[in-house]
Amino acid sequence: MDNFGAVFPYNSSSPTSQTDVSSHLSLDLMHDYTHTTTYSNNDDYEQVEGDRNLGSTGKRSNCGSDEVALDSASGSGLVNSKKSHKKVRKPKCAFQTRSQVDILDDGYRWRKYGQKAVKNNKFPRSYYRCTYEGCNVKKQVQRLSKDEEVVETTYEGTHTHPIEKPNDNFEHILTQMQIYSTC
DNA sequence: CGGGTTTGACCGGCGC
DNA sequence: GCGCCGGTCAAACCCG
Repeated sequence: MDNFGAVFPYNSSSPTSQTDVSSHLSLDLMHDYTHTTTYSNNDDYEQVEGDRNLGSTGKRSNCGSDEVALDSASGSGLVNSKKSHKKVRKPKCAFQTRSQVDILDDGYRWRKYGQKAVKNNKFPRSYYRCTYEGCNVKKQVQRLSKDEEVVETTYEGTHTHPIEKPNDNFEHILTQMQIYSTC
């Protein structure tokens, strides 16, 4: 988990597609890097087939899947549900963008719920959660210390609602994601 | 005043 | 068992 270099195609020979996807963003889709190690046994997470719609546009990507019984964790406090429920690990989908700003305006409303300094990175990682009621999508945003222009965003879960603030620019990016994504 | 951010504390997983 | 680390909580704070 610490070393994305091994997992992410970014900066390995690929010119990071400087084709500039819409404006000054270049985007490098990652594979579903899902915890190289922790996914060892299938018991730990169940994959749900079905549409993963990124917003209302019907875009799909195989990134995530999820949402299986996330249970109580969402609302009224964590309780001890972790004891009683088998842990369900949601696949994540990560991608990197070359951008001056940390936060991509993807049209959804996010609320920051944490920030942590992470090992081997001088930039903190920020944790966001979708504010739409009942939507448990989370994302993590982190700027890479080895290339400060690169922002790595990790999405976890699937939005259960249409995009709130349609953004053509990002729509375009999503299209790219769809093309490159293998996760 | 409501909604979002900040930040220290807490918790669980994992490796040693 | 212990310590490290990532992820989350929640109170305090900020801002429009």
